[in-house]
Amino acid sequence: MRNTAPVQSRNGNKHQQRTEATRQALLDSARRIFARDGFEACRIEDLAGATGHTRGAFYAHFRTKEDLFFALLEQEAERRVALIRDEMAQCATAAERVARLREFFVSRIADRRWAMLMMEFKLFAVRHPELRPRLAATHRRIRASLKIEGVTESWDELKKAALEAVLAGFSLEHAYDPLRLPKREAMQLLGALFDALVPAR
Amino acid sequence: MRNTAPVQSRNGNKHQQRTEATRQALLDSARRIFARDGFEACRIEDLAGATGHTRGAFYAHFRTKEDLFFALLEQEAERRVALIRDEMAQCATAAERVARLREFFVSRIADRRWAMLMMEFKLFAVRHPELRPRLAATHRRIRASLKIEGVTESWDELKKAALEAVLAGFSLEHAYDPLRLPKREAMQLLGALFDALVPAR
Amino acid sequence: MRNTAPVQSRNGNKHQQRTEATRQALLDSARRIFARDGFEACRIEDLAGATGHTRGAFYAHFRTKEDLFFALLEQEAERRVALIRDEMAQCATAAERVARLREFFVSRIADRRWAMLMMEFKLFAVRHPELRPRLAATHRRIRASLKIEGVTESWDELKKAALEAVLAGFSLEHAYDPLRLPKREAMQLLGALFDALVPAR
Amino acid sequence: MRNTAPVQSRNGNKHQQRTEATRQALLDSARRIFARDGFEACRIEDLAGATGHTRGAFYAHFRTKEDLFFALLEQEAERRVALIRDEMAQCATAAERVARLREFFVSRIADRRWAMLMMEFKLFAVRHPELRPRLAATHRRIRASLKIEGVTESWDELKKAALEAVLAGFSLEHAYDPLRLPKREAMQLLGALFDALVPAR
DNA sequence: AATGAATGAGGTTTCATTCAT
DNA sequence: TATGAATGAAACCTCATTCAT
Repeated sequence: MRNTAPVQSRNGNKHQQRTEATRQALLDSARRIFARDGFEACRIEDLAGATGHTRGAFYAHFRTKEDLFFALLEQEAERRVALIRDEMAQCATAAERVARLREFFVSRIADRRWAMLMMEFKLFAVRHPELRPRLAATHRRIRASLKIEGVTESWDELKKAALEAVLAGFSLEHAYDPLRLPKREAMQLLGALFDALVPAR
Repeated sequence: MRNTAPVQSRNGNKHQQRTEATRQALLDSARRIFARDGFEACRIEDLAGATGHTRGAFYAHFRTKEDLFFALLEQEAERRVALIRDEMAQCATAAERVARLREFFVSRIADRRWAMLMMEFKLFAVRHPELRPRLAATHRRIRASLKIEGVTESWDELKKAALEAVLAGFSLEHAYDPLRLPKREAMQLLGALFDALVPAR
Repeated sequence: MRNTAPVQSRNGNKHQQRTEATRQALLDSARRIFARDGFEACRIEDLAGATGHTRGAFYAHFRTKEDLFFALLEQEAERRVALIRDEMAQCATAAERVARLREFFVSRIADRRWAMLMMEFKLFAVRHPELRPRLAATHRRIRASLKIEGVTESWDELKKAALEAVLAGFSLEHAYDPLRLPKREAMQLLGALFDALVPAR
Repeated sequence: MRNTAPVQSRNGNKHQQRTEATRQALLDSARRIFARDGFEACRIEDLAGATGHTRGAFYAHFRTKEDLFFALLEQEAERRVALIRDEMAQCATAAERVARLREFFVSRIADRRWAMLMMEFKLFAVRHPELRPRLAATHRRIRASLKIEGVTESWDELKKAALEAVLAGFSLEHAYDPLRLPKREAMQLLGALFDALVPAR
């Protein structure tokens, strides 16, 4: 009897694992290369090459560069949401949670590369309308997955949008001219703007 | 008396006029095309074609697409600075001037195309370090050319940088998902952030 | 016994064979097209097109037109050296070898296309100094690979250079005005000059 | 007194002189620039620019780059023929004249730039058949203009062709690899070949 | 699943030449 | 005669993507 266990795809578990490893390797490289070179500037060959594979491997896992970006975006978002959730779990009160959130928000300036990548892709999406629904949906899903008790209930989408926008703008300005907008000062200002947008009830 | 006649500076007036007209036509097209298609996406042929000329005409006036962008940036900036200066001239008090400035700032969201173009070019400059000094210098020159009595003396570069950053972030967010961040709401929020950054003494 | 089978070196034999076939086809076309149209005049598209491929195929095998030229030069030189060596092997005495060599030298006028190609590339190299070391090295290697017992030991580089120069000059003159310098007469004169340069001890 | 001289074309002598000066300036520049950069590589703008004019001036005097080349060739040939004729005039005997001619021939290696330019243009003519008759005719005219008593009567076209060919070949070889074929050695060999081709009766 | 050769669509740039002035 | 803007034809090179293996 051929057994009832899930039919292992012909090559057995090992193969599957290796496949999954390749996919993950591509995602990991993508995070690095995208952030370093930009989404449009980097070539698929670069992404694949950074994993020790060739273009073919890429096409075995993703249909286009955009597809890879979306996969990366989801994974990265999950990671961040989990991170925040952990932080939140350690807070006793809502006020404490807001404070932590502010801290998190302000510290994101350190991650300007990622912020710039997001901006680039949003710009890209603006120019490629066929991508916009998909990107918007992904973002919506991400935002929906983060609910913070005693805090986010009272936030409307607007507030979140504004916070994102401010962070993005600061990231770019800081990356573009770090002497004019140094990190320390950027963080102070980000804090002030957070306070302006999220009134400490 | 030998001349009220225009000094026929070497190549004849007609020639000069035509030259200047073509150059200006290229700049005008560039404003439109850059804003519509983006800086990188648009081809030199598009820019030239929109003026009824061919690529060669472009190369007769500008060395690269970047050069054209810089020329456009300076011209556009001058125009805006002049605009603001006019507005300011009509104000009696410093307080009035701040109010007008706030209005101007908030209303800029309508010009999201231009803001996005600037973002794209800043991103581009971040990836092409050889352009950064030039872009930074141009921006510095522009900022220096706008001084408002009783207002900007007390502003540091930081404040200006923050205002620019906020505006850019909002412009992108609004362009990318106008349903999430509609114009009216964006303007309200921009006003609030302006107030947070520019305390009404 | 585990294998007399060909070691399937990584990409499979079929792949390798096809690759090598394409490369060789490009070299074969190059010989023809270069000779017919000249090195600078011919376009990469022509070279590729003559093999039934597109430009991309060319770029998959060679980085530049110069690269292809060098590859062709080496291959062609090998071929000729082998030819001469064969001839020499059939000779009993050194005197006989010199006679055969003279014959070979004189008969090269028939191959004026190739001689002209070499001249063109040398001219090209004179104008593009970065190529000269490479071309010189290739030539040196080629010359070193041809040693004829009882003959070339006593030839210095000078003698070889002079013979090459004379042949090149005649080839061009003959190609340029075959009525003024017909083949038959060119061969006679080449013979005379060979004798002047290579004294029959 | 207005004089009896030919009717001056409308703009008077001054204008004519300036026109002629421009034409000559273009020829002078061409000699230099052609020799330095090569015939095909140099741009018409370079030729004109070296005289302080623009392209238009070039087109006012020559129809194409080839035209300019032919004009230069004739002028240069005349100059050389005159030079030789002067030399010959100072010789008492035919033997002396041959000796001087030999000297002249050998010394031409110093002028490799010009020889290379000639080669390039001959190659160019081989690839552009429409130019060949014209170039051949020009050369024929030049050769016909040089007759040396007691010497050239016995030379057939063949001999002249051979001498030219040898000189060209040596010039290229010397320019291309001056270490392999240094000037001194080239001159010795050229002398030997001259002797082989021009038997001292 | 992965390779890598080949395609083909772009885009950039350079110049001889024309033409209005 | 001379200017120089504008044309338009090449040619080059780069990559996303496909496809046979």
